[in-house]
Amino acid sequence: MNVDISLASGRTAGRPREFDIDEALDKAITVFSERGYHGTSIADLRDAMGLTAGSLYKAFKDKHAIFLASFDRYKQVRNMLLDEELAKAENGRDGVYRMLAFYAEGAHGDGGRRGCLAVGTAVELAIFDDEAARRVERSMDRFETTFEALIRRGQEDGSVNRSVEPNATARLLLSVVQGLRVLGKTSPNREQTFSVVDVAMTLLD
Amino acid sequence: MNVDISLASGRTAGRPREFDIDEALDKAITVFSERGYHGTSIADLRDAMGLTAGSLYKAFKDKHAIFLASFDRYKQVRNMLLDEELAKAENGRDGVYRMLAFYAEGAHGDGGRRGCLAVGTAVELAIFDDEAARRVERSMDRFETTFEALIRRGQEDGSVNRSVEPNATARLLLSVVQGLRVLGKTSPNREQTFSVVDVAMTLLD
DNA sequence: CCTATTTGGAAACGATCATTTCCGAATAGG
DNA sequence: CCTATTCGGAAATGATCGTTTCCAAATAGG
Repeated sequence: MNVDISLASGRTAGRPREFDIDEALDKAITVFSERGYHGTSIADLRDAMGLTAGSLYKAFKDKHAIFLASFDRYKQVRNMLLDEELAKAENGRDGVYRMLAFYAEGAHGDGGRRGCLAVGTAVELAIFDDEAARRVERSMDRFETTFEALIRRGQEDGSVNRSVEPNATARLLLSVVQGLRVLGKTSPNREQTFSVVDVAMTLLD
Repeated sequence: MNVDISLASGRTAGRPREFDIDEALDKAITVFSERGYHGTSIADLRDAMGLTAGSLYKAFKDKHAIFLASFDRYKQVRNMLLDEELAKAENGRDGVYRMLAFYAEGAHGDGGRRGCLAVGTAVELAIFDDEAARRVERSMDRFETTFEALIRRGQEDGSVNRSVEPNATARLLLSVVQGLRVLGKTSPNREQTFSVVDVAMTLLD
């Protein structure tokens, strides 16, 4: 029994995995977003990910672990895209708009119907699944903090009214964004979605 | 085979039902709100409703029918409570505030953790369940319309600024309310919830 | 009082669930 | 080249799912 942990080299002994974990998780994200955790069976995941159940259970401990890995992957990708978008912001107000528009873009059309994995997890799992709840909370906190920082930045660069209360307004914007995800499940109309963004922006005047 | 439909009298032949349907549905609403549709088993419903599976299937066609009946009951009760609250409104602006406060009250604390059945249904079932989706859409439309009517009324009685765009603002308020329900699953803090309401009200100035 | 009908309740149903087991194939290290 | 290890894949596992069946009990109408 050789308990030697192979450092440096990415590979250890044994037959190499024939699929890419992140690519597989991207498929899982779609399924979990559409059907939810309890609505998704291992057979659904197997089909969508193009794997056998056996391979799934060699890569992940159980269904719950697949879900958490999917959630983490989802957040990682979305946060990266958002950061890229925010890097383009000219000032605080523009940053708030870019952030609202980023989510509005995801909340309408087919993506809106598919839904947001974070919102789905909050609604379906937050009460009974502590690990899921912690992840959702961290995700929400991050958004709220980002909104608040952009508002403060805007107040310094003159693009946001000084009388705006940064924390409460950030939390309202967070609510709006989550709400758009809910509305996007049944009425994912593009211009209605963006009209909400426009009204929200008037809070910064 | 007597196909005589007993009119007038509420009762037909056979052993009478020993439980009240609405009381049973109120228990089912709690379970479905907490666990979602797919996360709720017939055994869960049987235990919560204090019935046997056999009795459930005599009162309802199947699990889906229990869910839809629960949803309808939920909306009926909530709408009644909201109407009572709105009847007290002194003017348009006050009506908007009462409506926002009504939902904020449900979105925090234990009720917030439990969740809103309409939001849960939108997120979990809207894509693949047409009957559920239709109900959610009707519910959302009703809220939006009510918000819009209150805004217009406020513009007539002078309590809401004329420059406010009624439809877009109503939709934003709807988004805020649904978003509060999502946030209430993980951070159901009372004052944070109501601070969002206060900020939203400034849109009417 | 008799018949038809519906309920309550327990037990049983097949289907599907998440998960494991088993075996041949493919790799790394010695 | 040999051994240990991991993978892919199919088949099997026990548990739980939603639903039905069956029988005694309780009502209405004739």
